[in-house]
Amino acid sequence: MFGPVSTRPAFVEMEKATLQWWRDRDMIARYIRRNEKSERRWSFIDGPITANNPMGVHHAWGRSYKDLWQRFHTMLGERQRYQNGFDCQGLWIEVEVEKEHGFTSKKDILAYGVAKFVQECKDRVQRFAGVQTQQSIRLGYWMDWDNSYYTNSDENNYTIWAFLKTCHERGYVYKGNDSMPWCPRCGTGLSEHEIVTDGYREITHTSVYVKFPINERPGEALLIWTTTPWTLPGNVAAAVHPELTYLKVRQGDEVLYLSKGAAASALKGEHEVLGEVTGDALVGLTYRGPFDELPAAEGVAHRVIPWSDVSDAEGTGIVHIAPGCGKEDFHLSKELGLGVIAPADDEGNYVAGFAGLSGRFVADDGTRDAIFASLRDKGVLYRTQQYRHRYPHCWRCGTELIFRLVDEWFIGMDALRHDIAEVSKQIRWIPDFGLARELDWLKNMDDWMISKKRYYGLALPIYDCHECGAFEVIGSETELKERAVEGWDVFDGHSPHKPFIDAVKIACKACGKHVSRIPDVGNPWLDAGIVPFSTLDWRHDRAYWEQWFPAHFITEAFPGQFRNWFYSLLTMSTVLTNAPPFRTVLGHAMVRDEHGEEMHKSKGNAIWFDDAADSMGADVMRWLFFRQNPANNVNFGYGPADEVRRGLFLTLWNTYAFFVTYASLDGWTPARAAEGDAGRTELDRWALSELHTLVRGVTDALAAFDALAATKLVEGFVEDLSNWYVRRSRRRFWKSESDSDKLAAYATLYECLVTLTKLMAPFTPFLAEAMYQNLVRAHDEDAPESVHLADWPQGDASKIDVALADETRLVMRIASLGRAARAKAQIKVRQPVAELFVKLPTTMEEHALERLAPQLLEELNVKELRIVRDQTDFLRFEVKPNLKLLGQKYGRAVQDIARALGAMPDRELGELARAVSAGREVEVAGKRLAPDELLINGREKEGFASAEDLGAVVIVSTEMTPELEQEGLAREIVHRIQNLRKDAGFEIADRIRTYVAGDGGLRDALDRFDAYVRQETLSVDLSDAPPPAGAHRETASIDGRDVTLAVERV
RNA sequence: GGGGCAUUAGCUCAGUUGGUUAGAGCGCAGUCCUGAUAAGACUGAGGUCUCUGGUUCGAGUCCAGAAUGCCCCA
Repeated sequence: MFGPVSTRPAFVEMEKATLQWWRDRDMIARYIRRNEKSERRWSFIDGPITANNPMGVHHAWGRSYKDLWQRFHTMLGERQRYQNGFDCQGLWIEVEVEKEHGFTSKKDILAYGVAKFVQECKDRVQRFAGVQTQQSIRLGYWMDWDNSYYTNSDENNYTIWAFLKTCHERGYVYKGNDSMPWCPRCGTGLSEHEIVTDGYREITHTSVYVKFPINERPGEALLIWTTTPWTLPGNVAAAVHPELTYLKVRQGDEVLYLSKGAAASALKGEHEVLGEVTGDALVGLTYRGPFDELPAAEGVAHRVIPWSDVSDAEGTGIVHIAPGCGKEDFHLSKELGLGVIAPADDEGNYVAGFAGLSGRFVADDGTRDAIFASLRDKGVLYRTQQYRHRYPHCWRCGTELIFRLVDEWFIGMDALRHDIAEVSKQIRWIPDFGLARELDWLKNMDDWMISKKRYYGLALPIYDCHECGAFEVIGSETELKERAVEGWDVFDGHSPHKPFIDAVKIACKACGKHVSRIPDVGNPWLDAGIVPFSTLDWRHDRAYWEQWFPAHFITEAFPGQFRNWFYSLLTMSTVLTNAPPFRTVLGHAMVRDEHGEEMHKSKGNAIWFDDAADSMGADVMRWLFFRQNPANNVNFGYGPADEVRRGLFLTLWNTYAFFVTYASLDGWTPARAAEGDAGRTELDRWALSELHTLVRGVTDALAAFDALAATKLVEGFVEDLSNWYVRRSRRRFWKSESDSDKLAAYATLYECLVTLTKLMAPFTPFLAEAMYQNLVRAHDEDAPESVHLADWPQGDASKIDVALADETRLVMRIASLGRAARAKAQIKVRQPVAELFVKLPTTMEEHALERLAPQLLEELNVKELRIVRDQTDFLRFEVKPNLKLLGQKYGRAVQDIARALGAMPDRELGELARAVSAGREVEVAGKRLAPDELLINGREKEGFASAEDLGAVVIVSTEMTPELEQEGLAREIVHRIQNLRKDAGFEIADRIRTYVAGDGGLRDALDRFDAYVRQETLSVDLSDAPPPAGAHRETASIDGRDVTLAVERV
């Protein structure tokens, strides 16, 4: 027997019970071992999740995909590794630990102790890895949770060492000196990727117009403009566009130069234009710098230089150049041999040599005011202006970035650019614009800055000899041990992290001096990019690695990843193997709130994973993600979740509950399923055909990594199963005799439901398990104990009948039109009507409809179906040109044909239509037209109710006979009694005694349909006597009749 | 500054190679159906398919330009 199924399911409670049930049976471990002997492998590599905070709903989207395809391939019998990964090193973790302690700068960390600080970073990662593991399990994500990889592991770090050594052997690694974006709070440079990803914010700065007095022309000055006044002490040059037109302007007693295009916005007050010059006429002039009095500016010659990137869209068309404070500025200084002044230290304070500014933070208001005051004193301040613009910020702590001159370590990408692009082209990118984006990035990327001046992260194995300038890259822990000349005993036994790793010194191969490791840590994308090697034991067991490399599949949120994880994967794999590290990548967009707005804690529209799991449930959440086009942002929220719950989950659940209710009443069990074959009806064959079509469709969709297509197919099938198969089959289940027809219905619906549990298992693991346990496992000791240990269903082509599917679709469409026609005529479905007239565009469809007529008649409560061709009794005709054919043939003349048809009287149209139907050529507007060049439609005349769609017309007769009216009344009474039974709380199988009394011919109707009413309502007796006390009763008005109804259990 | 994508109902989105009456879900109003269904069916209101020009017998669809938004790269 089946367990009872509530019609008001509490899905979240059921999920929690299922989690416990799985835990009690150690089901995840059994799932992971399911295919361990399989020859076929499917390799998935998990992109590590940052183990720095609890996971959010945006992580749940990707993790749902990861689970979906791993489960699918598990059910296909393929061996997998199920390894989850945690991203465990990097600045973001340091920032959180700093916050916990209230640290504001690197000095605080040094004071606290690097060893303790690094340990706390490790501890934090461990803590949140645990939290995320529990959350993932709640999501129904089945991984080998005891075997997750951590990017801070020794193996991961040493594998990166091996990679870096290879890079060095090929000459890619170099020390660069550049003006870099720098976070003064974090005390580290940021790579280009980090700024572009998330770094720009709109803010207002006080910009300043400054005069640079020209040495060669007393009384004349260049006018420049900058949004970063702190860089003025670093000025060495002023750049003009050689072809731009500049104005010479008199204002008061001075003469200023600025570009013609900028004059209107830059100049304030009365002025007189003295003349125009082109930029190249200014090149070579020298000027007095704004802070020449400072020791740092001593000996610097300021001159006007040409630069083609100068524009006059903003500012003055003359650009202040400070090579120590800007990227392009620095490149210009190299190109033109300009001096370099580097004003800021690693905390963003002016270094020595800047007089009163030294020691002050460059970017605060007081410093800015001091600079303005100094400019004013020297008479070179023109004016200041509030200026709103996008300015880079530190993506981790939000501090405004500055540019400063630093030494960093790089991997040169020019030698790799082409190879990585070739490798990228061997990969399937979903959505397909992914490849274009990656290639675009590869084309434009700069060298990869791999160093960070921080504490917790990969220890870059670079040993840079200050004595002779040679540097080496160490490729493994054993190599380091061999090369160590001091400090190994301090390091021995520790992970390769600061500070212990830094105790080890090696002897410089070139000069023999003892050399320390550079103090920098590594870019964290090195940590994630090495995973296809480090987690597959590439260093120690090449055979094992070859079995799992490359991955068949990876999936991640794509914003950012083209220059982050995808990029580091591709780069590292190209260097080490010159082959793709994965074959297919599925990228998905972002999670928004249900109105499409970005989720923000401050906006109050953020949804926490734990809350979502507790209110909508993990299955609903997963389905929301799966039914989304991954290329678009998903609108996520409780509203959409409820749509899914009602539209899919409840519909399926109620179908399941219906089945279990009647199967239990009849004592039907799956043991009798085989007896169903004999009595299968068209409807059964249709349901099975649709089911096997569904199996094939879902299988194909998943194989193509298209979750959206799969969900749409499932939703469509569940809808049809509930609203057509079960609706049409209900009487077969509730009739009293257990004949072959009923057995066929049970067997069919059972097969549909069981197959659905398996098809849906990878999508909705909880719901599928609950149904599977009751439908399958409760009856079959030999069946797999969990649906997640079951095999994926096979679509059986012999069960698929495309013609039957099309025909049934036609009946559904005609039924829908019939209901619409009834609604127009205001005749409810309970009231039988005598005739239904249907006109169809093709004879093939006529035959199909005739064959399936019983279904249609019952559905629409009609006595007789009449297929009509000659519709003149009911219809007038509409004849239209088939534009697709005629347009190509006659061009402009189709308009004449259309006009002629529009003007034709009804009678002629009728004749024309008959001729066309008979397959004869006709003549319209002087053109001979073949039958298929005209389209015939019918529309109703007075006195009939009709509806039409795509050339099909459905008409109901509205004329009533007394007998039809009596039958309608009887059905109305049945309906009322059913409701009364329900209100009274009777069981479905309870027999009752029924009392009905009323006027207006009620007695006659009940006499005629006595047997029908009793059978439908399980009434042993239908009496017009007054009901006894204790019977459930109701008085009602039915079409103006007063009626008293009562029921009591026998 | 360069490149890409988008703009369709109150909201979120579909819309096949150009073709006759532009759809769905949600929301709203009404009617109906219900012995599994807090579900469902039907009807209705709601559209200058962002704008301007072009190609074409015919443009939501193709082309050019503009506006707005988003993304990528400088």
